[in-house]
Amino acid sequence: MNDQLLVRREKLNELREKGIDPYGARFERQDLAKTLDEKYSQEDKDELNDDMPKTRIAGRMLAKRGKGKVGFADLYDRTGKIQIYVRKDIVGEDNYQIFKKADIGDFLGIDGEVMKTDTGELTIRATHVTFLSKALRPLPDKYHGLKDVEAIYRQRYLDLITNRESYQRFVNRTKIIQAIRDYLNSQDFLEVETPVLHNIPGGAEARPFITHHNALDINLYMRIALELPLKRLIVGGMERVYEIGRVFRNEGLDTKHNPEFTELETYASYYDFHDVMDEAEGIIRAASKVVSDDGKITYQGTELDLNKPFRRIHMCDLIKEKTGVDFWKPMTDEEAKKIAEEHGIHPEPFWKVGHVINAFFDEFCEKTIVEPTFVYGHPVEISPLAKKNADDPRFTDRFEIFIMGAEYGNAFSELNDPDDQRHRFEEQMAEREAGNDEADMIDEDYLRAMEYGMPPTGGLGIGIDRLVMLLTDAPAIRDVLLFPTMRPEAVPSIEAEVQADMEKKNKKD
RNA sequence: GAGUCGUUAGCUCAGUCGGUAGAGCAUCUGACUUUUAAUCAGAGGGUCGACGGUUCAAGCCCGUCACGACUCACCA
Repeated sequence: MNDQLLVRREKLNELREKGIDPYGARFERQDLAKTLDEKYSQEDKDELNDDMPKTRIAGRMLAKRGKGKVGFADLYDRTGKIQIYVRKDIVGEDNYQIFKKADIGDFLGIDGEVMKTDTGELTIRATHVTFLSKALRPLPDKYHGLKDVEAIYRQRYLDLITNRESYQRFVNRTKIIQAIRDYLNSQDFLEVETPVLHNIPGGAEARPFITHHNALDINLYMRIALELPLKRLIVGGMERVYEIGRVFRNEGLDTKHNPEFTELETYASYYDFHDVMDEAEGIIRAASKVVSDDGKITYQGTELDLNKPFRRIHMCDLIKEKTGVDFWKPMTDEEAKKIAEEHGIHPEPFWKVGHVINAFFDEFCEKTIVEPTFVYGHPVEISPLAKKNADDPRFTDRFEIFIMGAEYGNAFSELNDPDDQRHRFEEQMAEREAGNDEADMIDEDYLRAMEYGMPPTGGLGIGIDRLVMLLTDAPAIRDVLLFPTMRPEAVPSIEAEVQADMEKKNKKD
């Protein structure tokens, strides 16, 4: 234990000796930083200092400027900073010692009077200081904040205390999700909750996490998408449903991927994918209002206008624009793979024309998109749950949303023909056997639901974390996740605990 | 999975040619009744990520490992 921890423990004991509980109790506040600002910031200094209205505030002390028989400190509550001014001649000798001995990081409650200092700063002049909670560990540097990225992720509370921009980003994350809810609710969508534990993982191409249920003695999959349960609800007549929930994909992690992330999926009966484009623009615009009045935002130095109508372009047209290759022309799988080879793309054995088109888009188009764009018309081979285009069955009525080279959403006119759906699942199983372990499995229960009749439906999925990144100008997905997935920290006591727990479980089994 | 970089006081960071560890903030003591990265004077504080090697001597050179960041690969 270092000197600072020792000193703080000594102070803790001193408080107890004086009969003060270092871990306090209920404290009723009259004001927050924000309400003080709203009420008094415009008031004239002299008038305010004649009135000195009473208030009662509380917060964590993050800065302290002592000055003999008087001191200033900054307390922070959830709405911001409040400066306090403590005078020995007002609060008395004993009470002044409480303030004097308080460390940065301690929680204090202040009864006081609202005033302005010579520099015009709104300040609470204390009439009494109530000690509310002791911090035994010193906080990071008040000026530089916490910089160690590992500590920022592992000890997010320290990041939240010392880096106010980060704090505000998480507040905005919540507000963005609320704005999306409000928008969808206003369009008469019904928010629902569906199971996280699935018998068959479906609705996306991804490797799932597997878990085990003891009482039923079955393995279950953590969901990789929300899609199939929600579409069962469309069969059930709910017409407009959405879910905002965590999905889990067992894959690598980087600046844009975390193994668990938050997805929004919406389904609306009688919509087609054009309607869903309008809906998606509406959702993104509603979300952007949290951070921008006019829809203009800056992401990593690039200005974007989310209020402008998004560009809408067919995947084949975009590939033609970027590479000159025309995939509208009918061709065999072998011809397509040959073109791929000529462009430095190595096709997998199970690939068909559609996979090659998708690979061309990934390789030559995706990163070039800057302005918000709907890319539509994905090949049927890579879109097992989307309706075929009525005029050209090689492609589907599907689109994805791209902004600055990254994907933000995926949507389509839902496939509602059970026989076609069965056929698509079978194709997926064939792909699985040919080596694609992310291809869909046949979900008989879902097919049965569809056979009862599903209305034409437009569905949409949006990655909420990425949208929050975009709107809050965060470079990495970890910056918008309070607790991103990380390897366990090497702490001997934790390791021993986990091992003991595992051994106990193994004995039981 | 591969490559590059990082890990030094509670925090933010220096550390030269290999010669036995430094600053600012924080902490402690003293001064100070409108400060705001308060100021001034003094003091204490280190398993240099871990382990091993080379050397008379390692924070520094070499190797292994742990954790993290970035790039690539994988992946929507």
